[in-house]
Amino acid sequence: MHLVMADQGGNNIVMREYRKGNWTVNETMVLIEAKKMDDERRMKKSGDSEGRSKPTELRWKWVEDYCWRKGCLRSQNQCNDKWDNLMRDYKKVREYQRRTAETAEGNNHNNEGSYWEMEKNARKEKNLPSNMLRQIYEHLEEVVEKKGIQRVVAAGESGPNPNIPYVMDRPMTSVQPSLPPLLQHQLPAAIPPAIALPLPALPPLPPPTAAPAPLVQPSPLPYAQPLPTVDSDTSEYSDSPAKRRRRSGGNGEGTSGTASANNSNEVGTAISKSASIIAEAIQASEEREERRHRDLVSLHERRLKIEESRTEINKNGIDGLVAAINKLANSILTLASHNNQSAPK
DNA sequence: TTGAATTAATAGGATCAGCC
DNA sequence: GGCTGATCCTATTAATTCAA
Repeated sequence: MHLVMADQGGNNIVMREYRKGNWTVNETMVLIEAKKMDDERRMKKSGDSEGRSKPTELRWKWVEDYCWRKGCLRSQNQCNDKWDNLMRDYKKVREYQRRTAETAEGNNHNNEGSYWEMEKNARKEKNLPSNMLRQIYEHLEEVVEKKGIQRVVAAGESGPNPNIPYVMDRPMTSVQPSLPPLLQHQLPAAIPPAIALPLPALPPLPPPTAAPAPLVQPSPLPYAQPLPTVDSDTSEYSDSPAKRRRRSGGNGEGTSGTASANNSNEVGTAISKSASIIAEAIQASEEREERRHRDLVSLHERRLKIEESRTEINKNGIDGLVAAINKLANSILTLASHNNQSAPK
């Protein structure tokens, strides 16, 4: 699914072929999960003291990469747009549910049914999304409300720095870019293709006077870097801010380094080491994510089974009750007819 | 400190595809 | 052909980062 291409500098970049068409429920779930993970790691990092001093990350690129790892082959723009639309629908439904709940409290009875009990037409009349799945709504609720709580908590903990949700402490331009081609073979094979493949241009080396180059410092954060992929979407280039944002996917072009041979060797060695460390961290993170995902799935399955068995039990109970009532009725009838027959005339 | 550049979030509208 | 829902595109605003 990845098309490896060479840019003008002869460096490999990744051209992804994105899936088009309607989003499946599964893809939507993956996206929601990706956003959840994104929020979680952001909240985790927001606790670090490094705070705002580091460049922002391309969060939707991260989401895209996460989705790809989970088999949802969508671009960051698609993810972004889908999320926007999901949030629109979610907020409409949530607002409606809230209103109906308040009305119900005020009137002591609910004269408007919940969204889930409404017919499609009724939903349309109220300008609500016609087919928001409860499953998706609940997942969204989980993510959105949790995020809200986290923000409040984080703001309380972090004191003077209220800019919690969007603080990044992962340098975009340090670790991610630019392993020289020779290092491609040094990356463990277990790294997902989306991580192992892209090998963009070597950036210019920092001047000797610069602060210790983060280039050789392994990222302590065990998640994948945004990748220098190129959207297969073709209509993404204009000068509007929104378009500028859409352009952000690939960076590093035109930055092929021209450092001296000595420096290259040193940096190459350092990069090699850090690449190994990063690869291990990424792998460990992948495994943790995978385990967590499996746990979640099994939890869902168990919940479904419990629901099913409860339904079954209820059904059996009602059946039994009906049978008992029928028996009782028959007995009464029999008794009554006996009494009628044996009664003195 | 300030202003430019970038990114995220949001909303409105256009377009496309499926259905009747 | 019209309607509807889903997707995509564009504009706007606020937040953030960074260099002068």
